Formats: sequence, C-alpha cells, structure tokens
Amino acid sequence: MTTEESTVPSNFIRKMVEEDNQTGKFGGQVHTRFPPEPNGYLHVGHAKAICLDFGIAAEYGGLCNLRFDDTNPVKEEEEFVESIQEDVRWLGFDWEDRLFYASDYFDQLYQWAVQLIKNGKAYVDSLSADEIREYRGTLTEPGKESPYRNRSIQENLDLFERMRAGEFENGTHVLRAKIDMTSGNLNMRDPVMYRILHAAHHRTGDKWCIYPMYDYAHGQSDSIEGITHSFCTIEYEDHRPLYDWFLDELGVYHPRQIEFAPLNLSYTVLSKRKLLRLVSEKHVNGWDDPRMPTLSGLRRRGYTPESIRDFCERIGVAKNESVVDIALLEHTLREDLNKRAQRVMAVLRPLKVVIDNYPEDQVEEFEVINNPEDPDMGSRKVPFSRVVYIEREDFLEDPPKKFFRLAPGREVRLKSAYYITCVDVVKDEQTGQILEVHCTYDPESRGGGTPDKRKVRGTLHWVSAAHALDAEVRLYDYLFSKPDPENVEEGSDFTANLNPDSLESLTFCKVEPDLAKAAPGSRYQFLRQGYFAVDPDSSDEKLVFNRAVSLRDTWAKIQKTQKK
RNA sequence: UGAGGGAUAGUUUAAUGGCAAAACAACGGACUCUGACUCCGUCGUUCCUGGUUCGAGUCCAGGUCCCUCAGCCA
Repeated sequence: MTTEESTVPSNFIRKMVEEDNQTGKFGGQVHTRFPPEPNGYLHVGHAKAICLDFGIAAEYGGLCNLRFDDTNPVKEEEEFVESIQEDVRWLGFDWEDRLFYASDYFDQLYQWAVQLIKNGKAYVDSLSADEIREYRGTLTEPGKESPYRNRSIQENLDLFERMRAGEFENGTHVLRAKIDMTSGNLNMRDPVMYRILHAAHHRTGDKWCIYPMYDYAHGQSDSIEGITHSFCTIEYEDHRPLYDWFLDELGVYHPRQIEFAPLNLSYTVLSKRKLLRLVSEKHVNGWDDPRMPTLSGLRRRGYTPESIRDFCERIGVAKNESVVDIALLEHTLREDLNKRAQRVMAVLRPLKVVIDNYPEDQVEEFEVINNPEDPDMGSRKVPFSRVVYIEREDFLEDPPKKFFRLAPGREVRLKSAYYITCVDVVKDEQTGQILEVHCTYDPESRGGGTPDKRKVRGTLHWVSAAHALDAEVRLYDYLFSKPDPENVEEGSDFTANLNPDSLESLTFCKVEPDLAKAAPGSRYQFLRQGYFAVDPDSSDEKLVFNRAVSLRDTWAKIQKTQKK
C-alpha cells in the first residue's frame, strides 16, 4: 500500500530503533506511545510527536498506544481527553483498543512505591515545600539530606499508608526516592514520587488523595504497557537517569527513552501556557481560532491532515534547537490542495463591470474546468450576464509597468468567458471613487479564446452579478508580526508582538452559485487568490469562508520592489 | 572544577573516513485561459585551532558559542 518514495531521509531515531532491532534488544519489537497530559489542546508541535510515535511504530510493523498522562487531577479535564482523541484521529492515526491512562496504573504504582520503601529506596519526608527547595541546593552547590531521610522502613510504611488513607493535609508529607542529594543532576536529589492532593480525579474520583509525580509514573507506565521506545523532548534528557533508576530498582521491564528536539515555528508560539493566555485574554476567539497553531485551529482554517503529516515528515527529527519557517507548513498545504481542491471563482472586493454591448437580458453558461491538475474532477457550468463583478485590484486607471490587468483601453480575458475591453470609468464626483467600469466584449472570444489566436496578458476571475451569492470571507495573517514573538523589549512579553492585522473580515464578497452546495469544512481554491475552507459559522443564509493560505503572488512581489 | 545536550546554505534536515545533498525561502528565466501550478538556473571557508590519514562534516586533542535543569507541573 505504501509506495515508498525512498526520498525520506533517515534520522537518528530510526537508526537507534534499527540498531535495537538488529541486536535484538527488544526481540525485534517496536511499541511506542503518545502520552499527552489532558490539560490543553494539541498543537502542531504535538503533531510532530504524534507522527513520530505512530509513524515509527508503523514503519517497523509495531504498535503505538495513546496514553493520557493524568497524574495531576487539579489541572486535567475530561474536555481535553476528548479533544485530544478527536485531533489524533483526525490527523490519521489509530490506537485501536490501546487507549490507556496513567491513572489505570495507580494501584500498581502504589504497590511499587511500597516495594521501594521496603528496599530502603524511598522515604516519607515531612519537610515543607519551601524547606525541600532549600535543602535541594542549587545548580552549583550540592543539596543537604532531609532530617527525615533516615526514618525506619516501618515508620515510612506507616506514614505512606496514612498519607494514602487521607490522614494528612496537602503539603504535609511527600514520598521521596532516596538517591543522592549531592548529584550534579538535580532530578536525582531525592525526587518527590508522591504528593498529597485532596482533589477529585477525572477518572478515579475520590479514590486517591495521593498522586504520583510524572517521573515516578511515566517510566513505569511505559514498562507496564511493554513500550520499547519512549520518545520525548530533550527537556527530559536530564530525567533519563531517573527514568532508568526507578525501573532498575524495581527490577521490571525496561523500555528505552530517546529524546528529540521539540518543534518551534516562526511567527507563532507553541507552548500550552502561551496558547492558553491567547485564549483566556481573548487575543483570539478560542482554541480553534483559525489563527491558532492548535490542530483544531488549523483544521478550521482549512489545513488537511495530509499536509500536516507531510510537514512533520519534511522537518525531520534531530536534537538541534531549531525554528522551522512557517512557509514550509504553508507550502505543504498548497501542494496538497493544488492537487485536490476544486477551483471556483470568488470576488473578494467587488468592482462592477457593465458590458455595454452584451444583450440586456441574456444569460449564458460557460463550462469551467474544476481542476486543471486533475481532469477527473470534471467541470461545472458558470452563468454569465451583462453585469459582472471583478476584483477591485484587477482594475487600475493609471496602471504601472508590468500591470497586466484591466485598464482604460486595455483588453483582458474573463476566465473561460469572453475578452473584454475597458471603454469607460464611472466615478463618484465627490470622492473620486470608482463606482463601475464599462467594457465591450468580443463575441468571437466566446469561451475564452479567439479565432485569430490573439494573446491577452491578463485573465481575470469574475462572478455574474445577477447570479452571485453573498459571502463573508475571513483573511488571516500571521498571529505575530515578528518571526520570533519572544523578541521583545525588556519588561514586555510576546503579546506585544501580536499582529493587529491577523484577521481581516470581508463581508460583501461575491461568489459563484456553485458554492451554494459547499459543506462546512470543504476546501476550495478561489482562483488567483488562495485556498479557502467553509467555516462552521457558514449557513444557507450566509456563506462564511476562511482563507487557509494564499496562492503565491508574484505580482505582489513586483509591486513591493517597484515601490522601493 | 554542577550536570546534561547541541553546533552543516537564509531555514530545516541528509551524507559505511571517499565528488558536501535535498526540501523550503530568496533571486533570475521559461511556460501559462490562475502573475497559480510546472520546468530550468543562481546562492556554502560543514563553529574555531591543531592532529591522525592518500583522503576528515565524520576520528583524536584543545577551545568558542548556544540551549536545558534548582515544581509537592508534565
């Protein structure tokens, strides 16, 4: 089924997995997992991890689990476990019956903690949070051992059991691993394994009032599920010795943690904390605002799962800190939609064109190709009449060099219809604004070509005024006006770089009647403009489109250099 | 004299010790009933210094710069 393009470059993770397969480290098996915390929406950065986790497993004939890392009941919500599943599925991946939760393992984790206490490898500490921090030392100075570090195993067992039973208040005791307070790696300075949290958990309810920390839960969850390769971002590199320590001390099956660099994208932010701020401070209209880099935002914007997967393939996987140019994301969308999106004519900023020599009440229908890249997509009929709308920017009274579009005395082609020549311009006497343009058409050019094969430089899209549908079109630009939103003056933050023009809503657009059947979520190429998706806000009364990405615009570039 | 990690075109990622490559971006051109698409071309002291070698991005030594870690978050 997979027609291997063989152009896919290798990466260090594939090499490590292949090496393990060759040495038989995991019996040739590959079993990965995608482990989101259900405390927010997934974004493209997660897509990179998802594609890696599910992709590597599929590539080597293995499996990938979906596991919610739900060890902190005060931050996690059911709403997020649903949106996460929806997003992973939409991206095109299937965990089949392997949907797990770290909370599924709370009993086992508790028993293992007891085992570590019995082995003298864990103890109950009764220092306050502040004291623990002080005792931890600093990056350059070693920590000090807690005065509670050498409690007897019996006492530890008793206290831990009473922690579980709910005898103590939040923050009064924690269970800690007994490792090395002088380690250069802070994670090894007797890390906290359990804290008391009198809070209801979204799945276990009030069964527990002590909850395991990430470091204690993650590796063991991997172990329980028989994960072979546990991929995570490089921030966890310092945690690997601890990941290994728990597994070794417990003497259980030991997966391999491998770290890779997280995705950064120009002109956007990719951290749950910052995305949450954008939402809560109303800089955007929710998690699925089409300007958001969340998967739900990209989906609403019009991105296809295929284009996002292609993007994730192309950016590669490495350990370097990097910032990927958002232009690459846009490119993969254009490439995908170029092959698949039906072409349609839509006039965003209408300018009325009256064709003086065209019969008053005549209507013709022209056959228009749906997609020149794919003949199988067929054609449709588009009505034409005496008054049409064209794009305001396609007419200039005083055209500069290299302007190929309509201007006084100039002939252009109306796509798939007729050649027209501008003969007059009607302006508002007060404001000077152009109200309408008058043209004549050449009946010989019917369908868009003439017997004499004469060339016209410009071909314009158009919509018959009498048949046009009204639509709202939302144009999006980058959410931030700087490639690095964090590049701000002292005392300021990334919100200072928010692009005030990231959303432009056009409410008087005219689109061709074929769009009456456009279903929410469906994607089109508006000829000469870009790719657009029908927004969920769209209705029969009022069509609403989102611009997913514009077409490359050479003319805009020429204009820019002309201005200089 | 804390620990760990990283450095290859503008960007991202490749390259059993054997001609430094691809994609994106930019720029120039061809084509065009989308100024789209497509096609062609241009754009490099592999962080530095030395060493090993017939041959080093790759191996060795020393250095420089950047990132991460001091939550009872994940």
